[in-house]
Amino acid sequence: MPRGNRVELTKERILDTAEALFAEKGYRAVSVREITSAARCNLAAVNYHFGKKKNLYLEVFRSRWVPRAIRIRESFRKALEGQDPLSPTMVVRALAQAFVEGPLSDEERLRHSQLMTREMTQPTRAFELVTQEVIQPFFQEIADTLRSVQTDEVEQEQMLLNTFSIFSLVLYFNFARVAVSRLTGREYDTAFRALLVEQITRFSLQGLDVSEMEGQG
Amino acid sequence: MPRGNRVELTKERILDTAEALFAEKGYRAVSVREITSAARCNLAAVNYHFGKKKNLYLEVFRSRWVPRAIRIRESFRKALEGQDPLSPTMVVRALAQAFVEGPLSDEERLRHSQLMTREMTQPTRAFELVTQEVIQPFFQEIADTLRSVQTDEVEQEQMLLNTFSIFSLVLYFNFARVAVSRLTGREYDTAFRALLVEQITRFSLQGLDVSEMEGQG
DNA sequence: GTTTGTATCAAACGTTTGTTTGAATGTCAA
DNA sequence: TTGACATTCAAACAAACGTTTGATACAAAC
Repeated sequence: MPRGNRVELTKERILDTAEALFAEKGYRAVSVREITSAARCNLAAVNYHFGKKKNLYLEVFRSRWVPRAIRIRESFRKALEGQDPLSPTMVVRALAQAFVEGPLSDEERLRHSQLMTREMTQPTRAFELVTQEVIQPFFQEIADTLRSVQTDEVEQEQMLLNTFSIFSLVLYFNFARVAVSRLTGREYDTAFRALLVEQITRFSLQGLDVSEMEGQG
Repeated sequence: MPRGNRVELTKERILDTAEALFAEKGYRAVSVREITSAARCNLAAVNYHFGKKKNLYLEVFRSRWVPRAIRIRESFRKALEGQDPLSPTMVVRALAQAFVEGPLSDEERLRHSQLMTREMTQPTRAFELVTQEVIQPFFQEIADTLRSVQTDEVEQEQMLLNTFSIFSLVLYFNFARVAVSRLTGREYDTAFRALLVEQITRFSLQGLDVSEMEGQG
């Protein structure tokens, strides 16, 4: 049974289960026993494959969160690829779409923003990891892209704050999904997600002080 | 020693300590022993005064979070009070100021938004409490105020999404303080907070599709 | 067929957890 | 001074926690 494939299966199953549970309940609220029984493996498997619980948590970010963030970034890039005369509208909408309607499944999207939000309110080592590896460069890329297509000169710090503001909308409408649903009375279905993309795009674009407003795509 | 005052002192001390720790680390990551030893009282005091840990958590929201949210709301109201020809600019800036520069101390502000963010990612009974008692009516008040000063007719749902968007900026720049500080390299001092108020105001105002932009003040 | 290395397992390890207990300590009214 | 009441305290409780252990199962190497 060992060697090669079924080894991986257990390890992968633990990672998937752990990510779902960590995202849903947080690190401390999830026990190793809960993870292993949900992943249908022995209690000792976590310590065998990852050493200790903390390492498993970090590995979740390394092997699950980071690749997903990269998929989002690639979806963002692909949406702009080839489009030669770029406009701020296209950039912001591509960003909103990549997050809200992008390559992730609905469950993945929720996990992703929940884990991220947890790390932002209470940074651990995982925050350093994802910041260095994904967030920091992605932020820079967006800020640079936006500045390159903006007519008037904008300060570096101002551009960073703008990027933060856009992200706050994107993140918020994802992680606060329960709250948003309860207060608006709307489910996060396809129609509502499309509405959110337009809301974020419109809100952000105007915040970037861009008077131009294209038809929605 | 009992009866009257010192009784209250212990109870209050526990509530203050518990709020700070819950906000910082989350419910599960804080033990009753940690709370009681930080509050310089006996371990059994929590169960004596609050029955169990869960009740203490709820009482933190009842006796600390809600009153603070009400202070914010009153700060928002007072800022608009008397100002007869209200403009969207004034409304949004008053809101941003109430949250970012308002009546709360810096520590209180952090606690407040951290506790709120925790409840939004992972709602417990406390979420029902604060939603019914504060958030829901406050949202309605803001949405109504904004609509009453807006020139063009806006749908109810659209207005709600706009209010959410403004709140996302306000909340985000508070709860993600650590992340924002690390990525911008700026401390949350008076100057930066003032900058944030302007950022939120500008970003939100434009998002409300208001071309008018008054001088800051 | 024996050895070697990897993976799984049930069981137990010592801590830490939330909660309970019963005695001790104090204040106030009678 | 006495009795009633409220609060604090050290100590203990069972349950849950992360982690370790040693036995077992299995595939590939020799």
